[in-house]
Amino acid sequence: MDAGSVKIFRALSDRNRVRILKMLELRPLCVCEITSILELATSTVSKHLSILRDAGLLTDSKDGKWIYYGLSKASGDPHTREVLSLVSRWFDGDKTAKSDAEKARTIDKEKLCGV
Amino acid sequence: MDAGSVKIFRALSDRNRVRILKMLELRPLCVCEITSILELATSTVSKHLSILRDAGLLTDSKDGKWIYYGLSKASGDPHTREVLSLVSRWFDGDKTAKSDAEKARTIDKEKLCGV
DNA sequence: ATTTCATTTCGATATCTATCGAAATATAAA
DNA sequence: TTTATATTTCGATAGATATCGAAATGAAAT
Repeated sequence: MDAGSVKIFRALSDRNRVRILKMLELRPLCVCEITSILELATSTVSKHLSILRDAGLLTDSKDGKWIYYGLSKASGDPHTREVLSLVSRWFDGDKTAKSDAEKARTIDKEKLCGV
Repeated sequence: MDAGSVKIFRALSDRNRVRILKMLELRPLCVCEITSILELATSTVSKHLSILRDAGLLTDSKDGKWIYYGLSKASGDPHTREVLSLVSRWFDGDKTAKSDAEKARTIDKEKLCGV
């Protein structure tokens, strides 16, 4: 049984991880932004991100002090692309997802990350 | 965040539950058949089935002494239909799934269930 | 009615997971 | 080279989960 595919379902089996995927549809976000939106401990968010990345759903890219996480949109893996599309559609219009996206749009990164 | 949709992912996050979904593509099976294929305790299989049913992926129908579980194919719920199709495709040709299906085909229900 | 057998529920257990705070790491600014 | 800050890793903990065997349930046959 393909462990990688089951791992994708496992990654999606937590509400907060789905929230992360949905908010990253807007744009890539750094850990501190995601943390401020989810209102969880930074270490907890970091763990969620590593699970999503390990499942192949996220990519990370360093930019100075920050690490930006983004959806593996351009991924060559069809399973990844299909499940990202599915999550996007299934949770389209979701109350929490909308509120998270609104927070992401209006984040004051200067204040938040002290840039 | 839609709890029902996350529950579907949760249900799919266990290898043995995916095996159950795949073997039910052949035909509905009773608990003792599924148990003999998975080689797990009956109580364990019963629990897996209840999780899949609770997620809306399975239906059960009584037939005398037996309870047959089948895929919620004709389900009106689009999420259910979509994810069942996805599982079918993603694990098509999977070694374990093929072996399970072969077992299901050749089960001697007379001997197994003492009919 | 009693027995038989398929299934579920219950109780126990070992493992896994989500979470936190603290410590470690890494990078940028002073 | 300190200092500050973003992120990860570590250690701990409470709660969830997969598993089993035993007991309970329910339906069919004797």
